[in-house]
Amino acid sequence: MPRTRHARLDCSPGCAVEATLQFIDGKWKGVILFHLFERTMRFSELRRRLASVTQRMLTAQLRELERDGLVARTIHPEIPPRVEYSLTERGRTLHPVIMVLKDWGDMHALPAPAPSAAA
Amino acid sequence: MPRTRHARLDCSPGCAVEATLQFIDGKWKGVILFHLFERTMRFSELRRRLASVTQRMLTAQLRELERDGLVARTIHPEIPPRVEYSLTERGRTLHPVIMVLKDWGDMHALPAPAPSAAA
DNA sequence: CCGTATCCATTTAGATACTG
DNA sequence: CAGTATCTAAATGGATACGG
Repeated sequence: MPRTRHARLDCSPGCAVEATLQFIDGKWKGVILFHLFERTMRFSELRRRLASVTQRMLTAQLRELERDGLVARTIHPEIPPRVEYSLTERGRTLHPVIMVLKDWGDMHALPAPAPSAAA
Repeated sequence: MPRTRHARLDCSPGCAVEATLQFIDGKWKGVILFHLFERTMRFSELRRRLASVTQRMLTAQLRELERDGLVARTIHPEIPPRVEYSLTERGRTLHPVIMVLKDWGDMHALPAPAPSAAA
């Protein structure tokens, strides 16, 4: 969620909508969360899944998710270092949110499945 | 949705999540849509509901929503001018999305209702 | 392997003034 | 009333180099 970090909005109804967006917005957070719902992953795995993300951005987004209590970071003190990211309890509560976003995207945002026969 | 306008992402699964966010992100779009679900509103009404939005931003966000086919703009040729904004069919399909966002926000994002007695 | 630090281009958004 | 124009501040995000 770019813009100012969780700026307190003048909370009229509808504010909760923005409040939620603050957490999942931010160019990569949605996808990161989506992948972490599948399973815990290490940094390099996420990086591969996101493909075009830079190290800097991935780190930054993960840090924000961590700071918002949505993602947990586990450091395994090995050589070479291994760091794993998983969803917290709070993070898991976002499951319905992410899924609704994905469903709408599949149905309305992406071009069109271009079916071979029926339409 | 700030960042680059609907940049085509490398669509792996999870892309649909971002794709949806592209439409409802953007500091005010979520709330604008939320209010338009209630009813059609004119520019000044929306402005009052958003309170801290500037004219420039409200216009910009509405233009993007219009361009994405989510909101319809109706100009009533009167003096003084009256312009009304309403949801399109496509816009209405976002209802479950916005509601899930609102519900999560109410439950997890906002401080805490601070009840007088029970907790 | 998993980051952080720095530099820089782009984008976003606020304030303000003006128009039909 | 409902915008548009301009100017500027701030934030985002990409590239690159370096560190534990």
